[in-house]
Amino acid sequence: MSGRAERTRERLLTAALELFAERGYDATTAGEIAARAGVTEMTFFRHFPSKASLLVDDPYDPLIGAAIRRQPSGLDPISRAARGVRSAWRELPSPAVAEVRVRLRIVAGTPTLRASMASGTAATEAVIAEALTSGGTGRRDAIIAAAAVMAALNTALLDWSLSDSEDLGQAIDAALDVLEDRHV
Amino acid sequence: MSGRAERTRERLLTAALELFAERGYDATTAGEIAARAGVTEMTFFRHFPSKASLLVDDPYDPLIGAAIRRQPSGLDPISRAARGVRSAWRELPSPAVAEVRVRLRIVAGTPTLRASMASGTAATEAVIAEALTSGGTGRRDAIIAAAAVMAALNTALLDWSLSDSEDLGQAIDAALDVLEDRHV
DNA sequence: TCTCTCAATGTTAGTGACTAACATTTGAAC
DNA sequence: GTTCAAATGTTAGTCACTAACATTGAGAGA
Repeated sequence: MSGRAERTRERLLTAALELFAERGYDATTAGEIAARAGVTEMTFFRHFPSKASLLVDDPYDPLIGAAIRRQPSGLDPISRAARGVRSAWRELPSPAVAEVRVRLRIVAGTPTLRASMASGTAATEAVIAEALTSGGTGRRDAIIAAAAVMAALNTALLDWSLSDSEDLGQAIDAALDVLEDRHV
Repeated sequence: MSGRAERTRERLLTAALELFAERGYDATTAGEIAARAGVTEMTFFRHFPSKASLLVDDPYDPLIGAAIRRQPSGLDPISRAARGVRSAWRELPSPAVAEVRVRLRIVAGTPTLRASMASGTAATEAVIAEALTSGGTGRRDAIIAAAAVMAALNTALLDWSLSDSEDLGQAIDAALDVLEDRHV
């Protein structure tokens, strides 16, 4: 359980964030990141499956799944998913929120990364859909509700990351209200 | 206005669809497509900005935008967008529907293409959001509603492309009902 | 302290999607 | 038939990512 790999991973990550801040994501090559971390390009790809994965990865899938399962089963799938997502994000400690913001700002400003983000949420969608079906929703409706809620959430997150005044909870609530509270 | 370029484009497209059917999308290179079309790889990229663009492109954005603008402005954004999308797809002639199905089947079975599809809908989302704001919806809510509706639509389209029994209108209606008619 | 061993890294070589700069051909108007 | 521009070819490159094999390093036991 040597911490060597872990330290290398850390160095790669900070080197990448530095370089992204200096020249931007697209103008930074995987080789340059590796070089700054004192390592080979190969080693980079052994720690990260792709360049995009440095910025887009959701470590919070289990949180969201559990939170959705906690919602009353009488609700429609959109509401269950939306409320679960709301409560899951509220549990996040603020340093984690700050870190998410740093990454999302880069993502928001890089079209290629926005694409990666959309595709990277497939796993989260599956988790949401699974949580919904375990609550009695049909599989088809569950998948659709999951996709819609994730799309709304991602849009809200990107928007929030760029506007520095607002807090995260508000942004998520506003986005999911568009799906949930639709009268007028 | 020579039709030469147009013919080359056609040849590239049919060559690509043949090769995708034979060996699959990932196992087909841009060079092979070009070769079968009797052309250079360079020429391929002059006609298509990417390999994925052979399959994922929405020529129906204007249709959708217009259909949304036609919806009564008293409705909430989700309903306006959803009903617009419903009516736009109904206008599509059946040969076009059949062609869409062929392409979507390939997309559905290729993870990399599913990702491209998600990102390729950014333009359509913008069109929907624009149509919504022109109907009085705030820009932020419009973007979120557009993202949610497109996510639901894409999910429905991919699912439909694989299930050969159902017709397209039903699939879209079922998907958008999850967003619109949420009581139980 | 020495060795042994396996994980972590390095090396080399390649594929494939794109891009840029410049040369060549083709088609159609005149 | 000449001309001019669009369409294509040529060449050369970048960069993300992968595979196969060699090498190093750090910790466990003798």
